[in-house]
Amino acid sequence: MRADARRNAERLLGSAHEAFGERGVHTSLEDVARRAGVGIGTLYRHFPTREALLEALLGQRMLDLGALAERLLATEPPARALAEWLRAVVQHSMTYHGVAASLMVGMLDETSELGVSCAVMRRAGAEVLAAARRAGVVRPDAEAVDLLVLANGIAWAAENSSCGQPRIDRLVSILLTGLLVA
Amino acid sequence: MRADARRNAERLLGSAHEAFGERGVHTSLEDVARRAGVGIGTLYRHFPTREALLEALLGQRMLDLGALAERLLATEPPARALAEWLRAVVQHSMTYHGVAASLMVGMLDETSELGVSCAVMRRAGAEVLAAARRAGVVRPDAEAVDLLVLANGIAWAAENSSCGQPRIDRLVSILLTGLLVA
DNA sequence: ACCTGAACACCGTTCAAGT
DNA sequence: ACCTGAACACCGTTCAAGT
Repeated sequence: MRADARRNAERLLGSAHEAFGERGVHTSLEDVARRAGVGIGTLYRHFPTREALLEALLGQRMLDLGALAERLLATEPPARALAEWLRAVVQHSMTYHGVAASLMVGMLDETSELGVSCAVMRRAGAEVLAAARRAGVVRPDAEAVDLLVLANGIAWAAENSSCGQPRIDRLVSILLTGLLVA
Repeated sequence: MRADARRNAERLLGSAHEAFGERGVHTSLEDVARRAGVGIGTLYRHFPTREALLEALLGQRMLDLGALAERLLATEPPARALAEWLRAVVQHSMTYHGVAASLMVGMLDETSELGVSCAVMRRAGAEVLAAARRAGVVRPDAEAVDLLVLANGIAWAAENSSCGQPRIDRLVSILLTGLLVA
């Protein structure tokens, strides 16, 4: 790739992170291009869809969540690893306003654009859940996708209105109580 | 109201129900007007916003959910009333594709356009929850809005992809397990 | 009093021309 | 090889003219 093209791609990612952070993932793509100082066509050349831009922004974080799962499983008891990891997933799905919806689609539809990156999370979720199941601390009918769907649902609720951190914590707690067996 | 105006309003509601059902709540309003055989201006005259149209369509159903809460509380033990009512709320939030998002805003923001109709549900949820709390079958820190937020989150997950009824039932079951105390 | 639909605005997306 | 931005398409919303 030519040096100026690479620089443009990086500037676009920086601008997108900034714009998505300030105005949500549905902000105008013209806005993103303008902030990066490039034409709208350049944005489309590098990132043919809004989801492609999102995938580039979230991909590394999803890998981080995979690594977090490994670390938690190595150092914490399974129930605690599950709890901590789910909290991190909820926070991740709140990175940008509106991103929970894209992640939900990615979780449930493996062929979607975010589906590839989400596969990392599905696998991590499955491992965390499997460990909890082996330890007998989780209801046996729960599936990994269930965790991710509920975590995303909570994140989506939180981003959708004046839903403060205390409520988020309580919702996660309710979810965990529902998953874990006494 | 003039007879033709009333007839137009009714035709618009019928067309909106049909169009929202087939294509989701984000279908073009031109589409709704066309199906009703009226100009787009007439749609805007009767229903100044998409949310106003939704409110007219969902208002009666929300009253029905309030009545269902009363009936369940009169005939069922509190834990069962809570379970049944939550299931009905999830189904209600799946009436049209995309409606869970509008209802979530209505639940959490009382000043929103759907907030008025949602007040009925907030009150019904509070009564169902209060009965369960008096019976000591529910965790004491749960709030009525928590129920509605989680139910909406499940409905939203369900409408967002190939999330079948078995998964929906399991998600509701996890939610209930998290709410109820043994 | 109500209805109509042309007109305007806004944004997503493409592509011919330029460097 | 890449960039630009004008051009086109689509849809939401308003409002002057008509009935």
